[in-house]
Amino acid sequence: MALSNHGHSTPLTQKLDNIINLTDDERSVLINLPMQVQTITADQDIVREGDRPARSCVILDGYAVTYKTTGDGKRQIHAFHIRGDVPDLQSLHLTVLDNSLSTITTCIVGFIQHEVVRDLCRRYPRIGEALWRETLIDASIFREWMTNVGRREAYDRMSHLLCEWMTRLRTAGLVQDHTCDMPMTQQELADAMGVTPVHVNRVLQELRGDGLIELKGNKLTILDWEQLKAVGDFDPTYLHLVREQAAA
Amino acid sequence: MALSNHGHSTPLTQKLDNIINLTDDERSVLINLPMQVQTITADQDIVREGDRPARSCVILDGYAVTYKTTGDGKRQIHAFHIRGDVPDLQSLHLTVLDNSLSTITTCIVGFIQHEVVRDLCRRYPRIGEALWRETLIDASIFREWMTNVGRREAYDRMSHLLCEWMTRLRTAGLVQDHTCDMPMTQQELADAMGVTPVHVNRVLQELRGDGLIELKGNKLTILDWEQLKAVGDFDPTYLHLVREQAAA
DNA sequence: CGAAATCTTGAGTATAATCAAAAACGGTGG
DNA sequence: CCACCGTTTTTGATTATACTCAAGATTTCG
Repeated sequence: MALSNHGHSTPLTQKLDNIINLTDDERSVLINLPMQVQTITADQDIVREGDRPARSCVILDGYAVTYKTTGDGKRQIHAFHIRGDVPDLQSLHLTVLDNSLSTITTCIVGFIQHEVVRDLCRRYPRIGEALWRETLIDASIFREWMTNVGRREAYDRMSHLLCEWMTRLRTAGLVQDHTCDMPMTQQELADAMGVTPVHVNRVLQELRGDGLIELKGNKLTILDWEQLKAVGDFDPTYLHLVREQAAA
Repeated sequence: MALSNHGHSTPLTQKLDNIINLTDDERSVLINLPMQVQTITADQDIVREGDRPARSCVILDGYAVTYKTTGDGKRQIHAFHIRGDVPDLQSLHLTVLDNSLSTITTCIVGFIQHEVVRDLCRRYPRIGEALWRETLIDASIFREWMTNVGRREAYDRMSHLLCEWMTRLRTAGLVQDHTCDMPMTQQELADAMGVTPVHVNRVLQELRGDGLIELKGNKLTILDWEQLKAVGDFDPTYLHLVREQAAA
């Protein structure tokens, strides 16, 4: 009774709670996890390809991307990260980072030592499994993105990306009236889709013209979800949402 | 002394041994893992998108692919699998499969119940970590493929794919004199690269014409590794090979 | 208010797709 | 061993999606 943490939560407990319904004990441990919190301004690398970090980070607030740069300077974004994500959890078991992680807005980031995470996994196997599961979902999303980039043309590809974005934000409770944040620039969208920013612009114009979306400032509104979903060939199975999360 | 398994090995122990240097005890458990072995002819699905399998499989011999099909029937291959791979290990923690797994040659496949794997991870945490690590490497390769498909033109993209293929086969001891198996058809290469088979053919012609590769029957020979590596912008870091494996 | 970044538009070009058909290959059975 | 059939590879001609280059409009932010 003494240490009940009902009502307390962090972006991380929220996320894991969705998966495994944390016990009070587990929740308590997670909330009290030793963590170095830091605010990082927009467009700053948090870790870089080639680093050998001894800690992973949780995005507590803001938006971030993981990406890779090719020899001739082109950039591929692999994922957009939101509150609750642990974008470099992989470094727990892979010594060298093979991608970079960068903020796209001001972020509040929590760093946790790998030793602490390893200890957590040992003492609380359910949390360990949930974390493994998280990395497997990341991999699943990579497969879907690969499919999107390799096998859908730009208009459909963008529709798919927007459906996924809205779905993930909804899961995190960040959607109101079919409207959510859209912090990425057209250059960043281009780097995620494997096209040029000019082409992103044209595709967005078209989506607007067709009455599927509204996009101004940093706010996205989906006007015709069913149509956008159909065009983007979007099936959220690959996000492996649990239960009620899956509901639109 | 009684149960020493020195010298005994399976594709799976070989792979894990590369990562964590198995103890006799661990090796013995892995060799005696209850496993249902089955031979499957070429071009057969082993598991399909949407399945909820209660077991994972190890490729004991032959070559396989994981892939996804879009709404309008296009196919994206996410990975080519070789002896020792566990292509659907993810299903251990994700109930619904979000991709399919198919043979491309006759394969010998071993099926292991998830319950057995979970028990293994609990009793032998080092093996558990090694398996998690394997799935993280898969994810790393997905990121690289996404980059390859999204940000490199077909000629470079094919070079990269061939470099990776040769490197992975070398790690598994399947390369002799810069020559290895190349079991995939041009259609399959196309589905992996996100282009048409016609274009794959033209790119291969060009690579042959430039003296970089030889490709006939189902055998690939790399004639100019340095050049192919340069063209493909290939850096094997993302494969996370250990020690001497990394050597060409 | 002004500079920098981002977004938008246009014109010309290139990489890769599509369509179609022929050649080569690989396995099978007579 | 060779003929045959289906698959795979190859080649050609045309088209389309997306890129490049460039400049102008708009937004953002100090």
